[in-house]
Amino acid sequence: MPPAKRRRVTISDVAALAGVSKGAVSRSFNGAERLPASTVKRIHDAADQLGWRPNAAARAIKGAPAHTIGFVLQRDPDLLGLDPFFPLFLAGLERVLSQNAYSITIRFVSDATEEARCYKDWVAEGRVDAFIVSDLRDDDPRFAMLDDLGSAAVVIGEPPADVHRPSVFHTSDECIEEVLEGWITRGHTRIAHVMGDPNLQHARRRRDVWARVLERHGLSTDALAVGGFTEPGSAEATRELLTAAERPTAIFYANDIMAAAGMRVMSELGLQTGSDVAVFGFDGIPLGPYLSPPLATIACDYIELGSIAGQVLLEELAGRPADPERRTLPARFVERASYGADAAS
Amino acid sequence: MPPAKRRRVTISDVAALAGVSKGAVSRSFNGAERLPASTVKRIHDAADQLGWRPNAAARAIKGAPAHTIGFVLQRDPDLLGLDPFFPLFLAGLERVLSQNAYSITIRFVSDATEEARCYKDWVAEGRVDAFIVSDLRDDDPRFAMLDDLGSAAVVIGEPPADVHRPSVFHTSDECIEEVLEGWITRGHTRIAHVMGDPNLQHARRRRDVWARVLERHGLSTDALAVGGFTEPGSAEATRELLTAAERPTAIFYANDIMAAAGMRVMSELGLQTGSDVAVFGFDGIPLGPYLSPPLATIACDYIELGSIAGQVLLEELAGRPADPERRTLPARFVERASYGADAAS
DNA sequence: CTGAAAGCGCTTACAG
DNA sequence: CTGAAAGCGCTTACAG
Repeated sequence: MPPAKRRRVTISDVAALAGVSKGAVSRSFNGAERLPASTVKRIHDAADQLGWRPNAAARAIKGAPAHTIGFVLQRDPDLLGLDPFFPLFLAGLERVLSQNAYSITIRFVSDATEEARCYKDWVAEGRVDAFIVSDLRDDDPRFAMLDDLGSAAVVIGEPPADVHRPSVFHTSDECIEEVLEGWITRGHTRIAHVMGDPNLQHARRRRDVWARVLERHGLSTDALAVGGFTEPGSAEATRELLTAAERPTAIFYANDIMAAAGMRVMSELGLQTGSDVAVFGFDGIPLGPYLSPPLATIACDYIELGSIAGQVLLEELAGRPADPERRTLPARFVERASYGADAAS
Repeated sequence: MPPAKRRRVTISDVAALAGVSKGAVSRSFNGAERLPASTVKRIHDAADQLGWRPNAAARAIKGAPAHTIGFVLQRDPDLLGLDPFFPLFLAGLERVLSQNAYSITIRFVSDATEEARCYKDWVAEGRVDAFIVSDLRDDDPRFAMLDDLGSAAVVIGEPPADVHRPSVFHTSDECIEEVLEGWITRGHTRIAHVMGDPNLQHARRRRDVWARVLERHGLSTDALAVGGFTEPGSAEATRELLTAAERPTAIFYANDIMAAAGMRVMSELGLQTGSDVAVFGFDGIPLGPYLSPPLATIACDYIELGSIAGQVLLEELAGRPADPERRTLPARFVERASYGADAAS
């Protein structure tokens, strides 16, 4: 058992020890007013000696910001196990925010109702100053909700054109296009796509880019399967694609995890990834280079994404309008053996 | 830009609308006192109508709990990308806590100094009621710190014998022993171990179990390499082991990610995982069954671990001493092709 | 059963 | 430059 809680040290104790008023102590901790350096030092010494810091709750009650950012995720917990986005983004975000004395509070919810309640409660209770809005959906209800609540937020992903909220996202369309074109140049004519969760905006977007490139070259877009961002889903989708009458010779997977699961199916079917079936994924998981064969991928920098999101949020909370409103990061292609032989070879 | 913030709705507004005193509103939201059901309903209707909820800061200022749990992680952000523990544990923990109106606040720190400051600050500022202590280290300074702070906590991992704090952890010693014995039964005599970060308690523990089993059977424990829980580290360690004079025929990796990286090296060296070199890992990452060959592993249930940690914490905060003080979860072996042919075959 | 009042630990105009 | 005082939004003994 921990020792019993001692009496709380308050600003009065510090003021008494330093021989000044509570006001002076408060001011010395809030920097705005000018105090003689010697007084500030005396106060801070007293505070350190007593282990005192301004109580966060007492501070926030004056209407001051809670210095906390809310991050509500509507995700199947089981899908979190290998998703590189969440932990890396969080680490990048947290790093920037904590340097500015902001904390992050996280909630996992299971549906949109719970999600809405969480947003409302946190605002009403004054727990958070702003939200992280990620995993954009079709007709996403969160934008209207944020407007209703009058709450600040940064959007991770590309918001609809009529939404004017600061946002940060990777641009990958061109990169995906080039990589698919590369396959076409090398003679691939049946190029499949295993897509992610159709409810998510970025999953649909990757599919659209894929379809656009194929159509531009007069190729069929029949070979589309839904993997839903899960390993079993992708394995099934891959099996379906590879046992169909017209087997694709190349597959673009909406993420690396699905690509890895797909590659396993290929080896089960006696197909060589990279030669019989070319493959690339998306995300750039650290394990990619260690798969057999190493997995080509469109790599994103999720730590950087989180860190930019943090900066944008701090600017917004400081009252400076985000400029530009939409900030982008380039995804980049990492060519590895699974992409297939180079045109030169 | 979000619309300007409206005037805050306070308990007085709700009291006025419901035609009662502030005290009545407060009591109706804190359940303790008995109010006529009709009054409670009238108050709650008024609150809903105004979108009011008790302000968290104002509540906490009375010395009431912050209803927040602190989770401080000292980790290299880059290592978070594929670590299954963190996101799954967090999801399990959060689920239990949020059902009891607790939030989690997370901080990533880069060294022990920053860590210590974070613990002290959060307690002094009254931001958290308790901590999650994970990734136990040698002579871990956090136990003394928590005692000093008089703070509640739940330990994830097995604490030193003299530490009396509620804890939750997987027991895997027996499981690892049996699986290693299985290899010995099948005739393996050179069994290597690629260990994790030597500063972490569980990494050393896995190594010790491995060494104990080998010694018990009079086998050499020379084939030990340090992978540090990273893919490149493990690749290098594996290469070293497999190109040594006496090549091991089996390798136990301290986690699945390192095993996957090691398997890649095997294929580069022209060795067949499962026949030339048998392998198993630790964690049970979802991708395991999709590696080539599928990866045998000692699987842990990190969602469940988080959820039990949450329950233990809630009990502790409710003043009920944890019973038992140390709660365990069995890790279990998942046999897959990388483990090698079955004795029967 | 319920209201009026004091007080939680801070911050911040307002005097001096 | 600095102190005394009011007040933030709530909770909680204390009266009635």
